[in-house]
Amino acid sequence: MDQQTARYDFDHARRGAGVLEDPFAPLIAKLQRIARLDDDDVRAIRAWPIRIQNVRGNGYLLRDGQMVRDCSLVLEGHAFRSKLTGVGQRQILSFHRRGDIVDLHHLELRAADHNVQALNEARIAWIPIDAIRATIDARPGIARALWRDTLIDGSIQREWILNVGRRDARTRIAHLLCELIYRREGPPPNEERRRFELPMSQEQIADATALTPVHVNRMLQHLEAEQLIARERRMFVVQDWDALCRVADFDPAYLHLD
Amino acid sequence: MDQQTARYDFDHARRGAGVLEDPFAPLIAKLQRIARLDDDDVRAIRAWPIRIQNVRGNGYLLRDGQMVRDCSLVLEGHAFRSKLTGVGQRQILSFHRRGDIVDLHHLELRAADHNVQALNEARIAWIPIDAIRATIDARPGIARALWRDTLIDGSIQREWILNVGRRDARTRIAHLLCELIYRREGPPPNEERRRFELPMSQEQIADATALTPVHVNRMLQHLEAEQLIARERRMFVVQDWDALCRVADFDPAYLHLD
DNA sequence: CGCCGCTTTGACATTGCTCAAAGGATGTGG
DNA sequence: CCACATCCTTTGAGCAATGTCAAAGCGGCG
Repeated sequence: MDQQTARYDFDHARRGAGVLEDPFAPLIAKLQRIARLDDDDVRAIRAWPIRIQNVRGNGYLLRDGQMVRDCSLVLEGHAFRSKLTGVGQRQILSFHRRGDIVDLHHLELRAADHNVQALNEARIAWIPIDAIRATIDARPGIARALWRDTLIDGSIQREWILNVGRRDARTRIAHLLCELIYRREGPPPNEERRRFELPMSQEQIADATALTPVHVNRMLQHLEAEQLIARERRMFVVQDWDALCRVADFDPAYLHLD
Repeated sequence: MDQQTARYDFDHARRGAGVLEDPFAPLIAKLQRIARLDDDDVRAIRAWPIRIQNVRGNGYLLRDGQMVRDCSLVLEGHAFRSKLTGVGQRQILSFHRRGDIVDLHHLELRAADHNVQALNEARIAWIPIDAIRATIDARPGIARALWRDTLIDGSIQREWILNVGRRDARTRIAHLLCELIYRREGPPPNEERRRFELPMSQEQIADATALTPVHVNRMLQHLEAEQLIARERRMFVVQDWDALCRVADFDPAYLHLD
């Protein structure tokens, strides 16, 4: 099932044709948060020709080694990067949400060095690399914003090396939770209790934290017993954000949201 | 000793003043290997004003959280990036050799999200960020080359997440050795036996592979017992490159040296 | 209803860690 | 040229965190 290919449901829905809302809105909002874009920049992005695809959970958007001619922008749902060891153990490298362009790397690197998969059912827009490249050459503001986005991505990867390498299981999982929340909401929720959807299975959490699903399960129970989080289905409630951050050894500086 | 500050021996040696060889040669060679630079590009790089500094082993070039106004180019010796957990455990994130600009990130990110330290005695050139930025704006060829360099850096980080997360101790260490050799020599040595200097202590290997120094020691002995490597002081000899790569689960594709 | 994927539990195995001490190298000052 | 300090490597014994394997529960969906 991990290995199965995505089923392709092409819409061939160009912008506006059948799509009610602007597919670029989350991307533009994000870039404006991390850099400055003028109106022409925004117009240039909106002019990108896209091809929309629905992918189901664990379906591949891109496989390690593949040559890349389009970048994928997440419209709905989530995606993640992964790599496999020679004996087939999976490591998840990052999670992505709506507004994220997952594989900007391939503007300069021909072959993919990792997989990209959908977490659950997801809706993806494919943007031709040539279109992005042309925009970058013409509009330094956009080049700057995408460059900065990639650098933040790199910073998150560095934090993951630390997380996976040097923190114990409980801390590691708590850290991942904090990161997911913080990246979604910007600054942390200041109300005492707050609920979030946790879109990934415990197996996927395990692959992201380099643990076993069994152990992830036990540690989630542990965090629950400590009154840091509460869980119901795939929703969970942060009972005490500050305490969770402390347990998680979480400092959002590496997200560079300034 | 980890924590101690570098002792500053400023030379204030501008290019040519007392320095016999071109400090930019390794950088230019590297960029030409991964991208195309024309003569004007090379001239632009050579025009960067630099300040040279000697740093001793484990001395800090940059500390987590610090504001950055210069990038460091390694001239002699080695440098590495590191982060600390809240309880002070160190994780090494990457190693760098002559010709590497270690903290290009900070062209766009104000505060450092990690430390940079010298491995042993090292010689560093500081390049003002403004100079690099001006060059990037003026010369797309250089922008492209540096961008690509950063993307390769990101790919290596991804491989490290996999290495630290999903490979066992022996494989992890072997993988690190393969990477260090491959990045130094380009394509692997095709003679049967080949000797290399291993510039880092076992403690530093431990921090890079997220192990204990004790365990690193035992695994190195293990690799030696398997006839994959031989060791004498800080030199070691690869006895069988192909076998080492197999044990290491090493595939150089992620280095994007095409 | 019955299948399927995900979560949960238990018993046990193992990798890698901890602590502590000893054994080289190398360098420095007397 | 020796004595000593320092830093790094090596060894041993015991332990803890996390993994493995297997089975049972549970919730949703066709």
